[in-house]
Amino acid sequence: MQEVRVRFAPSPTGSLHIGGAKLVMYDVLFAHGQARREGKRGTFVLRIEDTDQKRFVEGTVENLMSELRWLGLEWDEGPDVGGPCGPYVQSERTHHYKEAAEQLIASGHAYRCFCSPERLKAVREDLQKRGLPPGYDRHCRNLSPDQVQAKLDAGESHVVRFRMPREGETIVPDLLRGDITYENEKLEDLVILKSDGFPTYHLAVVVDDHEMQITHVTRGPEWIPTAPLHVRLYDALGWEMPIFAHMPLILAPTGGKLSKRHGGASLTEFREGGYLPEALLNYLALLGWSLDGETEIFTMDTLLEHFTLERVSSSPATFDRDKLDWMNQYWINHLLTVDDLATRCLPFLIDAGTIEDGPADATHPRYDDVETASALLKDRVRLLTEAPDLMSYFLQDTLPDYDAALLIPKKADAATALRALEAVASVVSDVDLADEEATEARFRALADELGLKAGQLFMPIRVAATGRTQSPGLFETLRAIGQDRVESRVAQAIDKLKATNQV
RNA sequence: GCCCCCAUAGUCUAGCGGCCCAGGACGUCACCCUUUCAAGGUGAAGAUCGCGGGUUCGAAUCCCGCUGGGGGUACCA
Repeated sequence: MQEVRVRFAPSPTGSLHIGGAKLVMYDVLFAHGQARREGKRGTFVLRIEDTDQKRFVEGTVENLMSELRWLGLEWDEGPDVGGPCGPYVQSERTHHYKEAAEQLIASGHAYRCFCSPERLKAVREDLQKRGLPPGYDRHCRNLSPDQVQAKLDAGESHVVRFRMPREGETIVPDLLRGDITYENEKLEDLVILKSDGFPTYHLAVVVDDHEMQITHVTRGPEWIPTAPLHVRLYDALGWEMPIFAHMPLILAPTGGKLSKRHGGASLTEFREGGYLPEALLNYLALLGWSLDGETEIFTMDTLLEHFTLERVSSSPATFDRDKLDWMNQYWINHLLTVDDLATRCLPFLIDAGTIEDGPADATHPRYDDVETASALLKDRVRLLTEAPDLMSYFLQDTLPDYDAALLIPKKADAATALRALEAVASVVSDVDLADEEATEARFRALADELGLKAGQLFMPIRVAATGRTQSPGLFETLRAIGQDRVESRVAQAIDKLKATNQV
């Protein structure tokens, strides 16, 4: 049985899109999961397709690799880790493509085209005007060897085009969709080698996939229309064709491709937006694949166990932020340990200035406090970016200013709130807030003494202690804030109420 | 325009000829729990399986057409 080899081949033109991240994950799952279960040793290759110098963006390769590692997706061969089929950067492999192009010219499968970009544009416009499909008119297809030599001698710049058969059909077998049939007559003589000596995607991908012994070509569906050229190229070069699997596209909620306009599509934005790599992976896995339609929660481990290419859907999926958010919260609340959550909140807390700068790990001087807050808030943090706000009253000594009206409980007035808080102030120093049960018993009794419902007493205390009407359970919250800060915050609340002149 | 892909609730999906007048999840709504908000629990609404023809004793499932959505149509990937 043949070894499974797949590859992800991005062009370094910008930040990695989540569609790309999903492709990488499926590659890793297929190579390391399904392949292994089938008794093969799968390899995942990372290759950089930088054949278009004009679109190259500095730093994107490094960014891409660091974002993939953030997700926990590793490659077996690639530009940084090397491997037996290197180099893994196409701009360093140009001689391979030139050789292949020369071979194709020699065998009559390709020809040199001397048409200028201006002429091509004019041809396209003319065809379009006449209501015909725009394209190349095969002007140089039948140049005689003498004509070609003459132009070459004259130093005319040229490209190399593939000589597509004019009749018959080309079949592209796709693992997810079956055979896709094209009439050769409708196919163009596409450029495979540009005038600058660089190959186009079509030649480069076929040459590299062959030389890197790729067994399964996984890629986005935008490549389906040019796949027949790739099939023809394999045939003309006399190489065995890999298995094609064109993955489904991720659509924006508004339809069309997902982009930055739709609230962040790059991996960087998700990382900075407070998403866990585990949750993102879990969500992405389900966007186009399912185990049984029932199971929703997957770790990379269980995915490796169950993922198969055969169960990948061929229809596109719409990206749903709400479900991703739910997934993220679920992971925080149910799969992460308190310790883990605290560690992951640290960078966000430091960044927001909620706690002082320091190492983003358990050695940070405030780590214990963050852990305490994490324990109480883990069931209500959706995104890690919410941590600074949600944890502020636990981690900071002073409360930001809040509206005194919040201190007044439902169906009560300012006088009642003041009376309640003054009563609390008089007993709180005798209550051990570290003992939640005793605290609760004492305050419930206090409510009775004051003729208030428990909630009518608890709300003013909550607001006094936290500056807001929503918090975890009151007594665990008081315990975590601590005796001193609670006492001073109650005193401040009393002053605040008095200052309203309503009492 | 031409070529290609796709088509089950708002969204992700299960279903691969009878078990389905369609199951799960997100979202929505209600109730329970309750000191608030969450979390959790229970339940509800929501899909004539895009439409129309076939094939079959029987179709969400197979075939054809249409419609809709998407992709491609570059010396970009």
